[in-house]
Amino acid sequence: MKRTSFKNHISVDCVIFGYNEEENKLEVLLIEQKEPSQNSTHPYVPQFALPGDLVNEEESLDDAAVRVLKELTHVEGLHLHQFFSFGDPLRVKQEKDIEWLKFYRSDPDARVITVSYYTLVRKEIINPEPGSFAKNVVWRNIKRVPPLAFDHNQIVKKATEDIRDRIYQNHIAYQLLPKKFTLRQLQNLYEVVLNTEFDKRNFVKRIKKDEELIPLNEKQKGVMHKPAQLYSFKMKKKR
Amino acid sequence: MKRTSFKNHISVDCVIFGYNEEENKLEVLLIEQKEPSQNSTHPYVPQFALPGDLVNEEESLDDAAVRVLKELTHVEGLHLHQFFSFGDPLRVKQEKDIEWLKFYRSDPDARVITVSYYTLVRKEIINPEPGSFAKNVVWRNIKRVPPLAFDHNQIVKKATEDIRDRIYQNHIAYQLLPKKFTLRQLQNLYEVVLNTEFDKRNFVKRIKKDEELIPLNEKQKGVMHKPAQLYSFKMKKKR
DNA sequence: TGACTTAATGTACAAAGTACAATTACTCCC
DNA sequence: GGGAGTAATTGTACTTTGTACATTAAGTCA
Repeated sequence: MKRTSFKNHISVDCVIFGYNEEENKLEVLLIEQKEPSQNSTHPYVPQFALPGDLVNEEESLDDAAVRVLKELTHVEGLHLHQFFSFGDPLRVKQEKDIEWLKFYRSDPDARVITVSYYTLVRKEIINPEPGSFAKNVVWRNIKRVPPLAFDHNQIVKKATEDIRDRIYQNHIAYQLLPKKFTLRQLQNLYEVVLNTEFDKRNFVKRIKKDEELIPLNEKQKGVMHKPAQLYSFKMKKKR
Repeated sequence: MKRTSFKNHISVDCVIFGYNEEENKLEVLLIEQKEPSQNSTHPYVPQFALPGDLVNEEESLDDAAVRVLKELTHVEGLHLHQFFSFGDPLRVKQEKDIEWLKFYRSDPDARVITVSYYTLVRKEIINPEPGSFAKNVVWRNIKRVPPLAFDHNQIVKKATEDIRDRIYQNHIAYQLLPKKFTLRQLQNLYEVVLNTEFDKRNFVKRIKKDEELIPLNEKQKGVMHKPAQLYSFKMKKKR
């Protein structure tokens, strides 16, 4: 009755989108791998990768995602959203990744299935610092993501699609803008996430259905043009 | 550098929604577990469960879902859609499931992470027959799903939510109605999936944007009222 | 005070959503 | 053949939403 059963490694990978308001760019947080060793048979080229690592025994997937992100980047306190699992048997079998696996995994030939998470965050509220096998942490514009380790480019792509599909349900602006913001800031955010442009007047009409905006008794200061009205959010509306 | 690494079992679980047109019901396909053994220490109560089992070495998750469904129910040829992964460390540790695990799993204490799939299908086009550790296969109305093994009730719930969120994008009617159908049949389908009711006139207006309907030179026959116009689908529109 | 820059604002039109009821075409039964 | 029963068919008025589009206003700076 009992079949031979194979066991696998489970990992989590985190796609952290950082909103860079100054430059109105959407960036993704990557780690740069540490060189595994000096005397390797193959010359090893460190790669960029998503923060991700194996799940521990007795640890839920959600908890693992939070822990792994913290270990590799010292970033914590984010709400990570699970969106897809990748399990191609060959996803950790590519030549480019083998040296790294040999050095960092006790069982480098093991299959690894990964459960992926994403979140969107105001870039400046986190201060990533490399940890564990991350030599460095870097932000990269989502329009120019470099080649990544394993199947991580595919993961980033799927996360981006998913977040765009859900933007109007997710009230993402709530956590991505400062407490007081102008309508232009709100519009910039939506435009960069959706990679598009809107008409100002029409944008406000639409957005007011989803987000409850409160005009404040305060205006923008120090700009060399007509200062804009500041707003804050009331609450998240449900659909 | 290398951390102790734990390995896990990976399984797939399939939520097969069957559309029962006669009775306008939406049902879910369950297996009834075989009794593991006669001389068990605990009296074992067979449970209902989703069709699901461990993923094989060298097998993609998608392939595993297809294979497992076939082994347990002899159902094949369906397109399964991955929707979520469940990895609570305690999901296979409940008392009710332990006897079964002892008998069917070479490592019954192992943690099992499951990747879940769903699909919607016209109930009558498949003819489930039990296989492997399924003693029986049964359909159950999604409004009255019995207590299931492991965390399968939670999986069904999440699948139902997901399918409702996506119904207008998925063109599900295309595969769930016969080639020639009436507008009433189309409306019944949407109503049962969304568990709601629509106004006839308004429903047609709305649906014609998503589904391209072709009126045929044919009418319903053998009904004791005004016979309805038959339609077929042209193509799936993209959004 | 004038030049510069971006904010603020409204209207007409088109498209989509919604509420609502009378007539029609078939079958069955007498 | 006629009447009863049943569900199909059909349209309109109203509201809401989407969209295209350009002028005036309130600051800063030199």
